[in-house]
Amino acid sequence: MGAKHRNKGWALPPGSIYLFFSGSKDGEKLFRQLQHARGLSSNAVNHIISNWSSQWRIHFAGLTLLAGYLKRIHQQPDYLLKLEQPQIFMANYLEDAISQKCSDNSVKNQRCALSVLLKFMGYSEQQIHSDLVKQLLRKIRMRLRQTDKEKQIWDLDILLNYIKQQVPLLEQNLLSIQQRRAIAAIQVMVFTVAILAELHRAVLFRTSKDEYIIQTTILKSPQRIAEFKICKIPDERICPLRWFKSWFAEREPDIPNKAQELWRISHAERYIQADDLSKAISAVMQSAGISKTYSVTSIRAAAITKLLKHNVSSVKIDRFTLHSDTASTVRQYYDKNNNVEAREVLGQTEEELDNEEDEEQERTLLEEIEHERSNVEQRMLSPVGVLSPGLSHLEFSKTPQWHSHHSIIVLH
DNA sequence: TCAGTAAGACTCAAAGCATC
DNA sequence: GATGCTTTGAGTCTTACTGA
Repeated sequence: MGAKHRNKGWALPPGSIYLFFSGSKDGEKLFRQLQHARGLSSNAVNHIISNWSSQWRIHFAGLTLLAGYLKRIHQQPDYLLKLEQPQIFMANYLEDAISQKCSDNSVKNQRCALSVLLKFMGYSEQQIHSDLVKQLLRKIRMRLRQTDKEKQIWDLDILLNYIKQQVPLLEQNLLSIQQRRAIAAIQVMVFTVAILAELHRAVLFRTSKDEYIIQTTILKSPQRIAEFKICKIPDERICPLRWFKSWFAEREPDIPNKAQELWRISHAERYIQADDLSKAISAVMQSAGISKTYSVTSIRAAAITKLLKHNVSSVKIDRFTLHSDTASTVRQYYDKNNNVEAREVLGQTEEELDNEEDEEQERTLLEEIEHERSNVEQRMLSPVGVLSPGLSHLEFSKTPQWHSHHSIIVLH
């Protein structure tokens, strides 16, 4: 909500509406004047409007069309104050929109905007959400419903591997601060599974050697404050904290620690929008070889898909992603690759499945052995042998005998 | 027939994207 | 940057199903 609009006043004595609509702000004027006519103060209306984050723009676009309709049927706005049968008005208005060849989305938005307006004017739920209007819009709703289709999600490792490849450039100072910021933003998205807009309006809450904590507001209901940790992880090449520090330490000091300033690099740099951050992240994704058709949002989907693939429980994912209902959200939107596996399983007989399972186990074991062989060889060459931290649970016989896999490794 | 529950539909808001 | 449109997400209500 711009200050320009907030400060216009629009003061009129309650109960009187004198208005001629002619501009793109007519929807906002209509909303303000109808609320004012009912006795609501300008300040109260301002507060109501400013408490919408972005939806007001869509509502007012819809109400602008409503203002045009009132003009066409030669009615003043106060006509809406005393509707005996609001559902009839809604149906006639929406029918007019349909016959004016408005798009399905436009009709849907107009209905939504009108419902909100009438609700704010005190009409009952029953009158606003009538079966009459529901029936009128049945086909439009059907057309707008998302097609139930399979959509593959890219493998998160593609992006992580690409970031690993950038480490030498980072170490040689060959990456610009903007590039480092974009990669850091990706890392934070991957490891916090936060929405870009939430990260964009975050503030730095607390820092320590091993973690930075950022705090943000979640505007999707239930609206709340959330903290995300940017932590160290074992693989330094893709450590979000390392990448975050790599650009954050170089940004100009004294940039205020307030919402929407976190990602700003300098005072000279113009205010960074969520869109700018989104474009920078998309550029990195494309450099990594991820198709342009995938949006920034897909990072979240890829991260959750990877968690599901590695059998992280739904409850854990639920907590991690701050979703309220994993069953209906994560399953529906993120677990998109499982269909392929499901088809493979359905298309195979028990015998083939058993064999495949054995082969898979064999393959994993062989990989582990091969990895350990190189470690042991390295240890034999070096006077101080060190087990890699991730495989410290493995115990080796003192004399390696590579012919028999199972005799070498004892799993605890 | 009824109560409990699961699944689906509807609504509204926020976020994201494309285009000018 | 403004605007129109689509996607994502959650709350609430309705419908379908199941077993007693």
